[in-house]
Amino acid sequence: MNLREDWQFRGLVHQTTDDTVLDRLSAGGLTGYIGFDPTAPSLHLGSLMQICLLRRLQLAGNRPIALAGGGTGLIGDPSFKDAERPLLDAERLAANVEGIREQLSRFLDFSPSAGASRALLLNNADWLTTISLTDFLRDVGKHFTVNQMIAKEAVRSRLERDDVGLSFTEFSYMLLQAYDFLRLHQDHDCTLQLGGSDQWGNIVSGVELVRKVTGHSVHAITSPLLVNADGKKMGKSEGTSQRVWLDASLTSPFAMHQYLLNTDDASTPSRLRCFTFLSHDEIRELDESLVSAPQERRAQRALADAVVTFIHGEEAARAAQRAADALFSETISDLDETTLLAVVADAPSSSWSREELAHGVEATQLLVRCGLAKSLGEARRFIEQGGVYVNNRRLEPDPDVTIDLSRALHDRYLVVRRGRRELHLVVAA
RNA sequence: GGGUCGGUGCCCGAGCGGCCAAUGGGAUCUGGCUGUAAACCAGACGGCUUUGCCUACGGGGGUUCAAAUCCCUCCCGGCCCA
Repeated sequence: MNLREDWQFRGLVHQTTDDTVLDRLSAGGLTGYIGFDPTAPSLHLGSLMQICLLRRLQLAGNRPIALAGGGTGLIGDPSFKDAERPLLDAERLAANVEGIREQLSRFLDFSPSAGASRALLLNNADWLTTISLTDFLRDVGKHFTVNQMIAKEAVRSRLERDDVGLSFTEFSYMLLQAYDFLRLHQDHDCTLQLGGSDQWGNIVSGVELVRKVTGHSVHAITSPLLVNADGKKMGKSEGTSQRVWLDASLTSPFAMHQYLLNTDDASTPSRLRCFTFLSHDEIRELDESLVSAPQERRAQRALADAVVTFIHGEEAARAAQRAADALFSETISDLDETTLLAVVADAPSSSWSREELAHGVEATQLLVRCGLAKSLGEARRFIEQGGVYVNNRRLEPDPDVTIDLSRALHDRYLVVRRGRRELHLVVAA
């Protein structure tokens, strides 16, 4: 099984500048890079494709470079964005870059024993913030015509719209990314850039720059953008429509596991291919299970287990499974205290005074203070709509109900749930 | 700098002096059916001490019994001109 066959099976390739680059990657010994935007202090599931690509590259004997966009982040990529984005300040950006570096370092092999395929982690702030403006315009800008630049699909909608514009700052972004490729080529012999299909324009700008400056031909591979069945980019969690972060303190392993477990049937085969390292046979078998026994959701389970294991480790994946089993099977009141705590370990929790709880707390108050409702009005609605559960038992739809210790498990715990999957653990101190 | 059009709730977008917490669509949320999916159906969707009150229609000021709606001014954006 070589890389070309594997990537084709998995559907990882959308476009290439030169199809034969896949054969050279299969042979190993190439250096390829992917850039990561430091728009937040953590990467999220939307970047998982890219992370996996670098890893696949490395597993096939090539050298991966993960490039943190500490410099490009100062500008902001306008590609396919429908509005100008607010600039991040340098401090926040530096913190974000640090967070991302730390995460990337976990997914690739940076040890000397990796030899020629030892991974590299760089930050483009190192060269983008030090080059002088005039040097940049003479050495980089001179190689581009505005005519080509405005023809790019990625910025076209912004140029055509009559309600928003495109600032020169964002417009310049593609030159910075092109310069990255040039530097990586010159300094690290990098001859390949990968990215999502929305990056095609930026990447080929780099390919052209390298050719014009050095005469060398370097290459681009883009991967398809994965969207959910509803057509939106994936990676936003159900409950809060927040992103699903890779940082366990931002998105618990349990929440991530749940997110993946809820992947719709139609999207599951492509997710298994892009986000896991399961064998082709295993994947085909899981495809089959989606048809023969969809209600078992074996494919979704395999996906969730594989991804959570990859990102948070086996123990976290197992814990997430256990928690899900208990929480959705209504056996929660039978659990002993230790198991109960293990099961809800991932959920947010709060400590309450025993006297207050013994006296009884209005359910609406409880929901707001647990963060499960934004206002008393919203809490009232949830209760009236029958969307609130205590210890997995639905609360009667009366907005005036009070909760007291008589409902508590082990005389201390109240597992409060809103809707299908928003949880909070109340502990009587 | 000049001209012109515009800034409405999470987003898009109606409203253009009282009947407006503001039509409609999308997103989101809850429930139902299922498989903790998808699709579909129903409901909700500023806040509160909820037959009412408060806060909101870019910011500030004004006219009026009454303003998202009129006037002044400032800020921000698009387009055209210089």
